[in-house]
Amino acid sequence: MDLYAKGNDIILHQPDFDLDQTLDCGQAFRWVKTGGDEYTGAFLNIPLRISCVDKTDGVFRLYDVTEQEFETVWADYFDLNTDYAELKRRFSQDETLSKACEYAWGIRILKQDAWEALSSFIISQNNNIPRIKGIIGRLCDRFGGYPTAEQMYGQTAEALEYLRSGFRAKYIVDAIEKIQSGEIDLERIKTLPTDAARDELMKIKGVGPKVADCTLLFGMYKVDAFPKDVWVKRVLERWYPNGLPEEVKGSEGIAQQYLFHYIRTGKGEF
DNA sequence: TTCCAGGCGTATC
DNA sequence: GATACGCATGGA
Repeated sequence: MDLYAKGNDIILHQPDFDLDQTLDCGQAFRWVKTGGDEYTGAFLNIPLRISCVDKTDGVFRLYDVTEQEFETVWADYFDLNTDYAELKRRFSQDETLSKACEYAWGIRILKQDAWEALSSFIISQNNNIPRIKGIIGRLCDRFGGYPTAEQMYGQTAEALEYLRSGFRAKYIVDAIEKIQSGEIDLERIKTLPTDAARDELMKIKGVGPKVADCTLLFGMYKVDAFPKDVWVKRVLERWYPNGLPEEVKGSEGIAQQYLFHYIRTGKGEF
């Protein structure tokens, strides 16, 4: 990763990064495409506009970002200190993963806020990506940005009807209440080993293995968590009936992203 | 109209 | 522990 400041912007060189593949692949739901190869979104309440200015070499422009903000916020959020080229080399020892990594070459894991990941993936269950974005968009409109659990204290399922999130509203409320009471402490859960952290998250109503693993992977950077949604289950049935290959050990979640994108949008190979 | 979507709670065996 | 079913909503 190399970068330099240009005016008020940061210019970043990162070949293993594609905006469409990373920001519109179903791991985060509030990045909006605002130009040909430009997205606008936020981490917590810190906004960002980012565009790809050279697709061939992988050059990006982050608008109105200081070097300090880049180092303390965006380098971490976009997981820029992880060597994805090395990960892809490792995964590509496996034939199917090799194709998935070639197809979805520009995916990176976004290190999101734990509460946003938890609540977003509660909303995601038995739902489709356009509608998930709609529900989260209405939530952010109401609060002027993604609300913290604290900001949502006191919300009832009835009060959340404007979201049109259906049966999931009561699950969001249960998560808020357990955080409010201290029964669930996301900062503490982050420090636990993956299995223990998953058990804690699953104490929340509406949080099963899949939602818990998405929270662990995208909201707590537990890259050994491997969320199994309907698409990934198809991948496992089709290519890995006897389990995942040795090459992904310890980084199952990152491998999962390549496979998820490959099966969900690749279609042709399936 | 029916089917499906980054699943899970509940009932039942 | 496994399996069947209902669940809100809206796009295809």
